[in-house]
Amino acid sequence: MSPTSEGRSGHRARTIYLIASAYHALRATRLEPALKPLGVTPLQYTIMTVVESHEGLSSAQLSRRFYVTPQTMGQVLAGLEERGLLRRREDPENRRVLLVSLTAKGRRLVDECGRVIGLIEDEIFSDPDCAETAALREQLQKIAAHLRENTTVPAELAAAPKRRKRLTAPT
Amino acid sequence: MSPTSEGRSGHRARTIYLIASAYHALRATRLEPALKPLGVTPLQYTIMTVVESHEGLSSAQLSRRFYVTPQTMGQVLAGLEERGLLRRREDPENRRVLLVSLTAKGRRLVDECGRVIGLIEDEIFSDPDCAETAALREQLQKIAAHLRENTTVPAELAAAPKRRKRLTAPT
DNA sequence: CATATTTCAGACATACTGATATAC
DNA sequence: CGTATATCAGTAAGTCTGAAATAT
Repeated sequence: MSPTSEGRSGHRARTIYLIASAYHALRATRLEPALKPLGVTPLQYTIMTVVESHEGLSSAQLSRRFYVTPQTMGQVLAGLEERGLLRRREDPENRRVLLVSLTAKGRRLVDECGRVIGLIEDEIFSDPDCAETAALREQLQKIAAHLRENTTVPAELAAAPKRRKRLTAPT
Repeated sequence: MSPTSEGRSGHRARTIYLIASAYHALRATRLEPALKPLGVTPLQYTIMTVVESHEGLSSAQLSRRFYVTPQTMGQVLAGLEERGLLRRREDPENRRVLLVSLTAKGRRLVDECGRVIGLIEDEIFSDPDCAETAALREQLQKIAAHLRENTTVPAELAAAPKRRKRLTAPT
């Protein structure tokens, strides 16, 4: 998913397709190559930034936020903990949840990654063609908000008679 | 990669982050659930749409367009061919390349997927908050174009002394 | 008892690297 | 000979499902 952003010429590409296209180009040509030398994947980095901004989330909450299963998030966090980038501690108020927070080492790594990603963002948006971002940002936020809040899917797709397995959550 | 589109409140999220966020929410809450019953992944579907619009591409060209290795693209195409969705034929002008094209069955499946994805797009953009798309579309196209054309990366990242392994290509 | 969080274990799908054959 | 395409084989990383232990 992410070929030349135009499908057939003269054929209006789906907006959904344009979002996917831009994302994949970004990930493959910039994000992964830049983060690899620092030893983190885009997912790991983003998790750490969220943990940094929201000290004390649980693994389960993070799994919903990132659309992965609890088991997957548990593994990712275990890996990061093993590398000394974050720690998990029992919530004194609810002993079945583990609250996640960054270590000093984790914060240093997040800062370093953020610096590198800042360079990429500068590189892209210093291109005059790409300079204007206000409308783009606003629109992307609205779309993401819509997707999060409106779990309802076109009738035709809402088959699943038994309880739907949802990776997304109301959190 | 794709938590709530806002990082720390009062902290301006990266535009890169907003793109990734919107994409992941889209994929996890809409695209994958909608395409799964039809038996295709988002990647497989998108490959087929590109093959449909550009009859006669080779596996190698497709691999560059989608930022995957030639081996990976070969596998994906082999799977689709086995299912009777596309076929590969030797290029009469260059016997080492295999030209890819959809079968009638493949076109039917692409149409069906396109219909479903059309419903999703309608659902999203019929939300008044998301309705305005012209600026978004234009900006996303410019960003994707920039990423494709400008392989140059900030000096600091352009380390790699030996020939860089590039999944992306000038095609 | 029903639900939520976490973890262990195993399976699967994906995409990679390396090596090889062929064509240009 | 050097480059490009395709394919075979093996490996690694990622995410899933299922089952179980613990806490509310």
